[in-house]
Amino acid sequence: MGRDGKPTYDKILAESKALLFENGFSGTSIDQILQRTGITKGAFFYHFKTKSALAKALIEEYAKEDILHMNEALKKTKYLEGDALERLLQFIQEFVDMMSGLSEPYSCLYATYTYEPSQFDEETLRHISETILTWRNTMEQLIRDVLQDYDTKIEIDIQSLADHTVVIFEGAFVVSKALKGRDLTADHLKHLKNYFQLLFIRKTTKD
Amino acid sequence: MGRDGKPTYDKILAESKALLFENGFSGTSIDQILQRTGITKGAFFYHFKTKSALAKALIEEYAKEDILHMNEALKKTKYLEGDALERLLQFIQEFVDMMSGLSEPYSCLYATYTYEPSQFDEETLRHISETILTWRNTMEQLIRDVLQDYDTKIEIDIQSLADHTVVIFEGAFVVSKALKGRDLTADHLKHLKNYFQLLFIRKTTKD
DNA sequence: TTCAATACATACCAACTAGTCTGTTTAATT
DNA sequence: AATTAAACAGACTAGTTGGTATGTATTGAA
Repeated sequence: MGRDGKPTYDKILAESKALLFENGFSGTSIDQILQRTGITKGAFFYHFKTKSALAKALIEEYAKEDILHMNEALKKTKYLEGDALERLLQFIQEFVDMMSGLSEPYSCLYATYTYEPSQFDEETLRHISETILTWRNTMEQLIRDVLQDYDTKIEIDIQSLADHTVVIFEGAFVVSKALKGRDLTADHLKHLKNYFQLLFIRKTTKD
Repeated sequence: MGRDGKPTYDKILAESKALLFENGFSGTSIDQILQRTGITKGAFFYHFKTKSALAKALIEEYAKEDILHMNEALKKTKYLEGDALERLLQFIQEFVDMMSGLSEPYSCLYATYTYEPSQFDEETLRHISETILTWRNTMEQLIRDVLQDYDTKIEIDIQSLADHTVVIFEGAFVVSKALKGRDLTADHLKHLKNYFQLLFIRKTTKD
């Protein structure tokens, strides 16, 4: 009973996210969100108790989709399990493909929140760090699988190599946005792929 | 005549920068700056006509120091001009050393501004893109020098490889800050160094 | 020692902020 | 058709925002 609030809720999330990428969180007022969505204050505060609640809902949705994409790429490359390096390279390639041909620079909520951390409660920020750690764990596993059959030409720290993927994502987002051109993420993921390709060398089996 | 305003001016810049890294630009109020510096509104608006003027002064100082560091690293490695690859690797190593042993995550004003771009005028934002392009040009030159004597094992786009350094800087800043641990920049610059080391192979001279 | 420009102090203001309160509309249920 | 809870509308408020106006203190130069 009562009308369906889902479209309104979704609209708030979508337009808020877009506004956050232009103005940041503090720089985005609720009145701005109302203007952009065409809804009123009553509707907004019906769906979100506070502005912080919106921030939390936004990052939860964003992180969920992020991990979803990651798991999709894992699934799509599962058929390459036989050669762990080939799988790792194709895993990165999935994101190269995904980010290719983006006209606008892509913006990331993690960076948005991270660069004004005092505006968010601990739970909200922990959501970000935990998602990054999920990426770390996934990448670490992919790399460990490679290391079963491959050595590295240069001694490396596995954890920091695992983090390197997210580092390149985030860095490419910042630089693309700062240069206001097209999105450069795909290009830089290719460098990551190159690095993996060059770094590993098949173990010599002493038969 | 009149007392010396330099200490006040410098104090405003220093404390503002620290506040920006905690709260972002919109999230930092002038009253907060006054509290932190112990000065009054009159003093603040004597030195900066508007809040935007502060933003501009901050990014100008920041970019100036950034390019200064870059040029220092260039100078320090000039003695390696004979082997361009060795020089490139040592150039990166200079920043590995610089960022090593940082207890706190390092924050970058470029990312701070880039993730709330509507808060700044075009001139201020252009300052950032131009600084990044200066990095691009410098790196591109270093890489071109290498390519005189080396081939790449994998075909690469020089410009995007040139940008890759700033990408890794910015990405490492974001991830370090998001994870709230120690600064990870040095670790990720090492991966960049590894990549360069693996990518180039000395040209075979047909004598 | 007066002068004048620099450097600062403080009260004030209009606009905006997140959030509240009271009421109205909508639509499935009985 | 009446009921009821969900979904929304919009006026209102207390606090904060960037910025101003006006006055005062400091200091070297004349």
